[in-house]
Amino acid sequence: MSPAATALPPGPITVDDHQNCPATGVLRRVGDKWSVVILSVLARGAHGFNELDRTVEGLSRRMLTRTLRGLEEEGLISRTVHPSVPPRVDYALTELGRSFLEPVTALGLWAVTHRPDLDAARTHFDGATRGDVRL
Amino acid sequence: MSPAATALPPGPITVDDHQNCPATGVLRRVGDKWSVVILSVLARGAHGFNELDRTVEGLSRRMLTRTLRGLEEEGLISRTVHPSVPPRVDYALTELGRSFLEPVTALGLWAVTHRPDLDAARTHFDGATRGDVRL
DNA sequence: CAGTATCCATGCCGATACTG
DNA sequence: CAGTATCGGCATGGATACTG
Repeated sequence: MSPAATALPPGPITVDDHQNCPATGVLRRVGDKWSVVILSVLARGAHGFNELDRTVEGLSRRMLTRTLRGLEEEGLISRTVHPSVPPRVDYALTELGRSFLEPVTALGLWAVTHRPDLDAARTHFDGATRGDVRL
Repeated sequence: MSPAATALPPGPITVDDHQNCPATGVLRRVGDKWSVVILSVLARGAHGFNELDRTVEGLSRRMLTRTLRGLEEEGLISRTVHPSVPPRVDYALTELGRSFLEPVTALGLWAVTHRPDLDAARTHFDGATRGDVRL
């Protein structure tokens, strides 16, 4: 897809367009189940692995590892190993991660603000499809 | 998850927290493969079904239908049937859809702006893991 | 034109068990 | 403490064929 939704070029949107667009990857990361949650927790301060695991209920160690790797790969969080006994690894937001949280938070605020509209729309849709109207 | 990432309450984040949070659903919609693309196309004006299908390369009719239904259900787009021959159905952004595009566009702009950082991070990560350093 | 129906490959994600 | 390995269920999404 094109970078800025409001500034789309004319003509067809090719597969390459949104495969190459940096926004596509970012959007998908935002859409995955745990990234934003983990980022939000880390916004309150650095945390260890099991600490994160316990803080976020329902998050398995497997997905925690995978998500942390992904976020680290994109430079949104840092991973610091303290070679002690017991071993300690700290995860923290990077500067990039903090800046990323701004537009994400804006999106979250939009959702909260427009919750009534979203609910109303769903209710109306259900009402319309219940009788197979689809007009 | 909590509405505003920067205003998380203390204590563990329960499953209910992000199952009930309106942001979770919105985030997942943003993350799916075609929603934002379709929304972006519709930002340029109303379009018919096959028109959309042809405009967005790689998009199958099946996914187009599913995505349009989802967006309609959330009130982001409208669906208008013109009972003519041949039949014509117009999809267009609603007011809610237009307002939704603002934070999404902000996210897209963030991605474009920080592309160099994202690329640099990935390169650095690859370099670090290539030799199994993980320090 | 505007869909629906069916099948199938892939990937996300959780549960569980094991390791340094 | 901080992971990895393996398995399996379920959802996402593509290909193809058919319908009003």
